[in-house]
Amino acid sequence: MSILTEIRNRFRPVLADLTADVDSALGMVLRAQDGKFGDFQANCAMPLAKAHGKPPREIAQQIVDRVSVEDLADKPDIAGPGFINVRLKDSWIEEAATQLVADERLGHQRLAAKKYVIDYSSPNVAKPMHVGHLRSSVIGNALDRVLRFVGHEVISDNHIGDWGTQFGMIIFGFKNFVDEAAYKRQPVSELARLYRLVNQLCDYHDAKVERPNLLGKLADLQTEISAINNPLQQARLIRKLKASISEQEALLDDYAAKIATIASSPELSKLADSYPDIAVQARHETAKLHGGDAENQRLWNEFMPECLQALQGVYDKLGIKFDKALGESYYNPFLADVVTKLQAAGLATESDGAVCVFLPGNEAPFIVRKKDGAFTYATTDLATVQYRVEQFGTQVMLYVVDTRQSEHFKLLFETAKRMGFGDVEFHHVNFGTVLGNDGRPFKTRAGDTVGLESLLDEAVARALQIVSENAPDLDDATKKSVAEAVGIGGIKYADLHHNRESDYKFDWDKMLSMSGDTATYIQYANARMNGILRKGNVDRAALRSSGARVRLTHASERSLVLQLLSFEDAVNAVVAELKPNLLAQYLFETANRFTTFYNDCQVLNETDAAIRQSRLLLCDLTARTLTLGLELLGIAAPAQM
RNA sequence: GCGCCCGUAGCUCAGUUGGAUAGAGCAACGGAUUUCUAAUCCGUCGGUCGGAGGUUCGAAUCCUCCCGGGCGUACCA
Repeated sequence: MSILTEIRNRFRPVLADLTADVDSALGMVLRAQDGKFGDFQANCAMPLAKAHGKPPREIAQQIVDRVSVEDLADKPDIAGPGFINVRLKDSWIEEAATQLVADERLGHQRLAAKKYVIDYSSPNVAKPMHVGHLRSSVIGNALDRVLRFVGHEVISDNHIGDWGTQFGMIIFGFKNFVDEAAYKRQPVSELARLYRLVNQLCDYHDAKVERPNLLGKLADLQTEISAINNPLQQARLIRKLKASISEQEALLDDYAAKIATIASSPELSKLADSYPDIAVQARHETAKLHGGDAENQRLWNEFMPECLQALQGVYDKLGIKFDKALGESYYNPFLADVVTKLQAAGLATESDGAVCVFLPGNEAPFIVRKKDGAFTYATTDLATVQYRVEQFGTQVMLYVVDTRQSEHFKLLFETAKRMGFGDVEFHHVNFGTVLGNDGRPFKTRAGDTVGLESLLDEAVARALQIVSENAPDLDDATKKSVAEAVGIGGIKYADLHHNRESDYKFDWDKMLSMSGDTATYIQYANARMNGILRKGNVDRAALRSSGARVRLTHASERSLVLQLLSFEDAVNAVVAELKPNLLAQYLFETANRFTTFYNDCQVLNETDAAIRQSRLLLCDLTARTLTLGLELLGIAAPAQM
């Protein structure tokens, strides 16, 4: 049990006498923010005082008089307006830490198991993975590992995009533009090229059609703005119009660029002229595929293994494994039924030729069948929910997906609940957009985005260089595996230590940086501890069962031990919030406190045998905490580096 | 138009869901190594938490308005 829980349990009976809402009062019992306020603080006296119409310090005094903590802490102090500060007794910390040594799970008690499906990564097979795909994979995998560790039954599912409009583009491209030799050599990159090409041509025609409309809209706005005859009064309106104009102009630039790209290349212009209705034709190929057309099915079956294998290469490098990879195509047989069911239940109605679910309070409909008869990802997602509940008995469903799709998930969850899945707990585990160095969202369609695989390779190469400089004595195989741990771990950590909800500025150098708040820092601390244990010829299992006790003789030992004792809180916080950065922060702080301890306290050179044993225990315990913690984030922890 | 999100140190970001003097990393500057790994440690500098009101014992956090930015918004996923 964590110390925090223990402390709260002590306060519980006392607070129960003062309020009906004990839990919220207990929520104000926290780790102290600052060492000078002790180890824990209870901030509940102030709000309780108001309810009782008494001075806060009087209520605080009442709590302090009644709370029973003599065995584990000094008599609590009252400070400021009524803060209650608790300082733990060293003897109690020593005992708690000694018990921790014997615990395989480092103090974490399993939670009541629930059945989870966690849906993450979900790349589109038509496009090669790029850095934008990293967040879902890395955050999702960390949550996957943490949920399993705390005791849940987890099925990880890679919901691959293998059935959408892009596939029609590939098929169309393949039928019309394929370079057979290139396809034989490198099937996946040829398919990617075809996708980009078709997409580019579609955009071109689209831009040409839309441009006049846009120009018209711009002219209207200009007229509107010049018609304003009282600029002072209508300053706000003018600002809005101007914003609107610059927005349209940006779009126009975008179109102009697309048109220019094609126009500047004679070959591309020729292609564009030869296929004026390419978008329609590509969509037609998608429809044929969905409809069971033999040729398109054959192509799909031919392409898929190649595409999946290419993805697998990236997952191998990242150390990510899925239980299932049921792509969109898997649900094709169920889609028609979903729509029928929705219609029968009166949930879906036809509108403008499309079948839609209209949900109160939402302007946009949830479209489950387009007017051309094709189904959408809304349909697929509903079928997926149904499948997961029926096949796996799923109780909690997590979707680790970009925050920009929050509206989709809001509608999905609402519709699913109305369809009869009201008992399922749904969470859109949203994350912020990946931004470029300019602070603008990464463009996925532009050709110049950083490919994920080359990024990973670059990271490992840089790490190898640093490993060779810093640890020339390691043999080559060890250097290589350390470089992988440091390179890949660094990239993952760069992502995981941010709050997932914030936008994320992609910075190559920062991502590959190996000093400061990085995975490398934590890995290095871990390696140093392992180094001590190795150098001292310590049999770690024997050490743990030796009956040696943790003893506090220095402030930095105390600080480290308190941190080790709150591992459970850190892990449970990740589960409660579905935020891996809470664990990343915890590990950095732990490594930090260890390094201070390392600086202040000698271990192997300590002459007092009992203190030496105690410090060895701390090394062992800290190393286990960091290794396990990093593992939960999907980051390797080499024993030496 | 409607909806959602964001604005914290020069830069990148935390901030325990309303708590005490707002914290890290990077960058800059100064120091530490005959001692278990210097991929390290210690210190200094750096803030009108976008602005203005309000709520209360107490606000970066909650409410209102304003400024600035991002995203989504009927048949892409």
